[in-house]
Amino acid sequence: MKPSVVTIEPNGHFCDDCAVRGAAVCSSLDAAELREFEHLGRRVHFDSGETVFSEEDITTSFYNVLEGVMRLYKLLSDGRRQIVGFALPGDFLGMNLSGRHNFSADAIGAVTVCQFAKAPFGRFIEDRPQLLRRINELAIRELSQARDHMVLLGRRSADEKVATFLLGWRERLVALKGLSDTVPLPMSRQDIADYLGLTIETVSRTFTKLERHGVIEIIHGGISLLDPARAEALAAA
Amino acid sequence: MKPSVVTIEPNGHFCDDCAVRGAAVCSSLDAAELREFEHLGRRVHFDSGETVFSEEDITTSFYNVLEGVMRLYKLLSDGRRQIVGFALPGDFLGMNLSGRHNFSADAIGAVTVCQFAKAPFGRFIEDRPQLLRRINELAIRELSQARDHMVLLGRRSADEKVATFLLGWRERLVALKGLSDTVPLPMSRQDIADYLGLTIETVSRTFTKLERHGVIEIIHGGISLLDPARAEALAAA
DNA sequence: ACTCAAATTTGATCTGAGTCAATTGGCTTT
DNA sequence: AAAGCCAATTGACTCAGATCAAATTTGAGT
Repeated sequence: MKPSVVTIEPNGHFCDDCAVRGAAVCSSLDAAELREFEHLGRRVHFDSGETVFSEEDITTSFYNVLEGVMRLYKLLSDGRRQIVGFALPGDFLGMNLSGRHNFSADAIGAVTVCQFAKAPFGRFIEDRPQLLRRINELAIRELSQARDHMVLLGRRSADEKVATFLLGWRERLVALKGLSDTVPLPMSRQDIADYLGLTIETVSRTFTKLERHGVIEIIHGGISLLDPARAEALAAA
Repeated sequence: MKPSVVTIEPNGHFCDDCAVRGAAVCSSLDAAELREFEHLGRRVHFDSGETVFSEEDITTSFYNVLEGVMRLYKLLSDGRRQIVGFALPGDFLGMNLSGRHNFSADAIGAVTVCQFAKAPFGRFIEDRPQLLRRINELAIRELSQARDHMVLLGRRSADEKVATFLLGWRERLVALKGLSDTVPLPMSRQDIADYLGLTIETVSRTFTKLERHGVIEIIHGGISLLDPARAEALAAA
């Protein structure tokens, strides 16, 4: 991994112009609390490909994604990789019971996170059940998504996997940036393959097949969803 | 075995002799709180094969498993099934954001649960951050397990899946009942297949292969783990 | 624009796990 | 103890997706 510089901005009142202010973990705080809270976090930038934290690392911080996309993954000893999710703005990372991260996370393209040191964050949460409740909600939401993904990995065909992925990814971007049939795919084919439990070749062939059938058009850095209805049908089985 | 449908015992002071008293969700409560808490729950029995709740059902209750084993699963419209987990005593079920269960749960063999109506439970939790923290811990633990299972489903071979399952299941039983190389498997081969993303035939063949190689012995209602070290090696890859 | 390396696509072939089809074994009922 | 039933095993064959092997496209650096 390239040892590029991590830029740390000075602490200060930056929640005001934070993209995920009303969402994410912060949505549970009122104006006064937010003022106190912002002193705990620091904005940190990561360049494309940089690792934010690695599996088995001692957890020293929690992270709130502000901008960009991250891949979250686990490796087997022989190098096989399973991507367990992609993190987008509003996602909160780093919670665990063991005191060590249970997956690795790195930046796909430039990423900005709001980083919280573990101890002060833990103290802040102590007497704020609202915040705890919000974190719990995020965990429960993730758990539900994880179970959906288990169904995909265990029981769906390659075609279904790819169609489901494209629709699900589009849905997340819609929630973030509004409706569009142009779906940017910042992650590589290898990332998609490792997310879907396929090989890169199968993903590529399936994209080509979907394009041949007029369901999508493969464009630079993403796809255009030409026939959402047909994609839904393929995904549903 | 109990003859019929669902037996509901009268409310009362039964936490005293509860098998999961110090564990589960209750471990976060002191003696006084536990006394209040026990009025919220009722013990309910389910016979083998009975469904405790179904996916898409409105969530009216939460459940704390006291005795027995449950299968937790999701179905695709064409009948394909993915088991997302097996619940054992101490597991807490029913948390979700949508107000509907996001998987189905049924009894494998006789099961006893401690059932809590949603509303009173929600009220009780309101001013008990301890309990909320405990529930959050359980969710985070489940999330970590779910991610491990994604790796298994997406990236492991049939042999690795089966070996990993046997070791993981044994581990859970050890935590519950103490060490033993005899591993009861109350679930059917079909359940195991649907948990591992395989077919019943592949699970059966893999069991036979492990037995031929002296790793396990297939016994009535389970297996005997003859060579744990070799099983670990197969699971690790 | 030119070079080189990496990512992606495409083609040919292989194989692990699925499918289809009997058989076997264990229980329960009569 | 025979019959019936369901779960599990075993065997023969198939196939979806993996693997191996080139092209081809893209992109960063000069």
